[in-house]
Amino acid sequence: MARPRLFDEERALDAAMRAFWEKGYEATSTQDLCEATGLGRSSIYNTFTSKHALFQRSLARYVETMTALQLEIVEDAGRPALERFEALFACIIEQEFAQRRDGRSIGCLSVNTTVELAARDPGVADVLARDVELRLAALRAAVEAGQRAGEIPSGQAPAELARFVNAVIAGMRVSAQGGADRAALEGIAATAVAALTA
Amino acid sequence: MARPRLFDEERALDAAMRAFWEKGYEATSTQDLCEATGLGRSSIYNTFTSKHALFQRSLARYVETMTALQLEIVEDAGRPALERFEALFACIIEQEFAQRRDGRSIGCLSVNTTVELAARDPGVADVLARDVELRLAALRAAVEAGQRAGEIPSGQAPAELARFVNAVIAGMRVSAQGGADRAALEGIAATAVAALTA
DNA sequence: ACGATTATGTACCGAGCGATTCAAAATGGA
DNA sequence: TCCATTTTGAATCGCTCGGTACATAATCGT
Repeated sequence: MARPRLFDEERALDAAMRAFWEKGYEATSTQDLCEATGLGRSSIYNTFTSKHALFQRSLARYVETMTALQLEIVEDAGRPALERFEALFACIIEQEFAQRRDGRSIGCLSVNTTVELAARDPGVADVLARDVELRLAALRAAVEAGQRAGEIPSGQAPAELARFVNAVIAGMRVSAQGGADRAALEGIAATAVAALTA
Repeated sequence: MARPRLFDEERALDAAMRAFWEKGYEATSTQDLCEATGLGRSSIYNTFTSKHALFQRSLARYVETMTALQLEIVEDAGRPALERFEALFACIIEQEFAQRRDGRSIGCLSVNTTVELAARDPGVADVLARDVELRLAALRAAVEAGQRAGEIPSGQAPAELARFVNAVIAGMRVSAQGGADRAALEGIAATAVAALTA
C-alpha cells in the first residue's frame, strides 16, 4: 500500500536511548540522533514526532527494560530475600561497569534524567515517579518476605528500608560517574546489605 | 585610573551559580546568566571570559562553601562521631528543603554536575574529584574517631563506611529531586546511621 | 582639566539548534 | 500497469546559541 520502512523502529529507539544515556537530553542534538540511529532527519521526525517525544519513548523503554530486569531479581521468591538484595546490588555494579564511555560510567538514564529534567518537565517526572513507585513496591515486598523469614529484623518499616535501598543504588550510580572503582561500589553495597540485617 | 565596576563580582558569581544549580549547565543560556546576575553580556564576558569559565568558578565556589559547611559538622571533635553523622544528614535534608524551585528540590550542584558533565569535561571532573577526596577524608576521620570511642564497631574499614555515607547523601539528593518527601529522606538517613553502628 | 584605562550597552557575528518543506523513490492493491 | 500512500534525502526554515566589536561613559593619577 505504501513504501515500507528501511529501518527497524525498535533498533532506532535503542540507538537513540543510548545517545541520550551517554550525553544527556540537552547535550544530544538531533544531528547526534541521526548519526546514532543511522536515520535521516525526515525519518526521525516522521516516526517520532520531535526530539522531546523521542526522548520520552527512549526513557519509557529504558525504565521498562531496566526495571523488569531488576524486578526479576527482587521478586525471585525462590531465593532468600537478603540474597536477592545482594544480587540486585551486584547486578547494578555489573551494569555500571559494562556500560561505559571513555573509561567512565554513564550511570543510569533514570537517575541522570531525574537530575537533569525532573524539576522542569512534568511529563518526564511522571514517568520517573511511576517507575520509582513500582520499584519501591517490589523492594518493600522483598523486605517483608525477609522479615517473615527472620533474615531481616522487624524493627524497621519495610517502606523505609525500600527507600533506603533505592537511594543507595542511586548513590552508587552517582559515585560510579564520579570515578569510584569496583571495590568502592562493592564496599557500599556490602554496607547497605549489612544495614538491612541490623 | 579607570572606570570602576558597578557590580559586586562575588554577588554576580553567586547569582550565576544559582542559575546553573537550578537549570544545569547546558540548559542555562548566556541570556539566563545576564538576567540572573543583572549584568550585561559585555560585563559577564569581560569578567568571566566564557560561559564555561563562569561555570567552573561557580562550581568551585559551590564546593568550597558547601564542603566547608559540612566539614564543620563532620570534624567537630567536641561531639560524638555518631552525632556528627546524624547532624550531617539533618543538614543535608534541611538544605534540600530550603533550596527549592516550584516545590521541587534542585538537589546539589556537585551531584548534578557529576551526572551531567563529569564524563565529558575533564576539568570539571577534576574539581569534583578533589572535592570528593576532601569529603571522604573527613568522613573517614570521623568514622575512625567513632571506632576509637567505641560508638562504631571496628569491623568495617573506615574508608568503606566513608564511601557509604557519601553515596547515601548523593542518593538522598537524587531521591529528593525525584519527589521524595521529608519523612522519606529522614528514614533513609536513620537507616544509614543505624548501619554505621551495626 | 586632561588622558590613559577600564566598564558598559548595543548591535551584531557565524554556527548550530530543532523542525519543516518538498520532490523523488518505493511499495501493494486495484 | 498505474495510482494512492508512505518513506526518504536534501535543502532550508526561523531562531537562539555562545561570543565579539565598537562606540560611549566613567573613573583616577597627573
